[in-house]
Amino acid sequence: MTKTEKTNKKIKATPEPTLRRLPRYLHLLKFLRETGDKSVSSTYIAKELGFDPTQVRKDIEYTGIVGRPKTGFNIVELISSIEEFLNWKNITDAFLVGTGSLGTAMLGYGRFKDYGLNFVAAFDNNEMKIGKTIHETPVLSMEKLVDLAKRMHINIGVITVPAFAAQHSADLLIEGGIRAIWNFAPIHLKVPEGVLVENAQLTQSLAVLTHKLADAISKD
Amino acid sequence: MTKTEKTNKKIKATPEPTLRRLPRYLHLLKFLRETGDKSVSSTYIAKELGFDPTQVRKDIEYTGIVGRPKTGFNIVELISSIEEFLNWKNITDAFLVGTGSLGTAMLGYGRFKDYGLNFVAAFDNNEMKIGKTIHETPVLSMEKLVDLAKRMHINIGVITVPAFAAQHSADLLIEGGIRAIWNFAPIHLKVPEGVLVENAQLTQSLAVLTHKLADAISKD
DNA sequence: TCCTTATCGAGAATTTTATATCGAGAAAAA
DNA sequence: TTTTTCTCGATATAAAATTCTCGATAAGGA
Repeated sequence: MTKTEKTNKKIKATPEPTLRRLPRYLHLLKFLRETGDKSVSSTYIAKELGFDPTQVRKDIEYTGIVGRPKTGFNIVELISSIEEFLNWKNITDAFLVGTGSLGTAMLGYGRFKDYGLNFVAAFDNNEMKIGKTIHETPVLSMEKLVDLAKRMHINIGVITVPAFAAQHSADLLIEGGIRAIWNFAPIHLKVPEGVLVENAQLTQSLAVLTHKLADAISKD
Repeated sequence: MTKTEKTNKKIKATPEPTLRRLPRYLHLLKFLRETGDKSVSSTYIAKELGFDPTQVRKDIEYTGIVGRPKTGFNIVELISSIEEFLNWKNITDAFLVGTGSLGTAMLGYGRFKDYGLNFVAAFDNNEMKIGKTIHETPVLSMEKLVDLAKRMHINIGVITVPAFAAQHSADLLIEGGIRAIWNFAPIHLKVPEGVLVENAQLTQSLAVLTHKLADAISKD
């Protein structure tokens, strides 16, 4: 590869493993900020979280910040850089579909604004819930979803309905012009090209745990 | 590497990506079982979930089942094989710490037995909650956690407390002899060697979504 | 001022994970 | 029966992610 070709290389998309680690750095960094520390090294972060220092540096590099030898990274700057990179500084309005126990819990978790998410409305089919509010978020009829999503230019939809209803919920969100879906239903959603789906399925995480545990116990 | 060395290679641990995909196969397979289908090919699974057929076959291989040319895999057998592999057939008793909105939602989700988990008790510091039950699970004082975990030989602890209380909860669970922690608090837990921690942090999943969405929108 | 130490960041090497290729075998069609 | 088609599973290749190596550089002593 010539030098010119090297210069022309397109910017690589951020690896997903990197994206998943960044929030973990962020939590640690916010903790360190409280303690009054001004800077932190990749070595320290790595030891604290059980990663490799080079990996931490490479991850941080994606966010666009530069460190300095001997001292490392400025904590405040690094926090800002990660939040910026994840787009957690621009609070995005979102719809939540399904106000069962998980949906209710999510509406009750007051911190999503720290992660760039703001629930402006929730939707449900249950007549008992429509018209009420859950933790200050109004619950509306599903029939209003498409039109309202269009008018409000909503980009993110969160699906917390049971599996059988998930595809229909997704279809409505997409019809309403949604760009990204955070799916908690244990099912694979079929969506047109251009619509992002992130599956937050707990069972995936649980699978890792139960398998490894069984493995560990079998070795006792 | 000589042939002998090759033969002596130790059995590799299952890759985490594989463990995360297996539950997705399982959900699809259970759906197919309902429709009455008897067998399914890796090609079909792959197309349905957007994976590569070879990858699906490799994943399935880990669970120990063999398919047959032209028809693929027996659905019932495959379901059983995956569940066995993830240890979801042996229901494991678990403690849940923290009965806030998320903890309550989890106790309310009646399906964890399908994933090998059974909540036998929940713990909280809130005097108002102690002594009551949430969806049939008794809520006990944190003071009883260690002793009860020891006596009941509990292996899995689920942490759904706020971040500031998570490490203390983990310490108690570990003192009680727990082997694996499913952590929902946005914090890195420090645990001794041998204790498994699986972070189910929603923020990690959300980071992937918000970053990619911002990226996609910026390209419009 | 010079020396020692800790760290970054670039690039190489390694490991892990994903995808492609292809022979063999089973089912269905001819 | 023979041919065609589809799929598995073994092996090879490619891509992605992680880890190692090392020169450069800033900070804090000696």
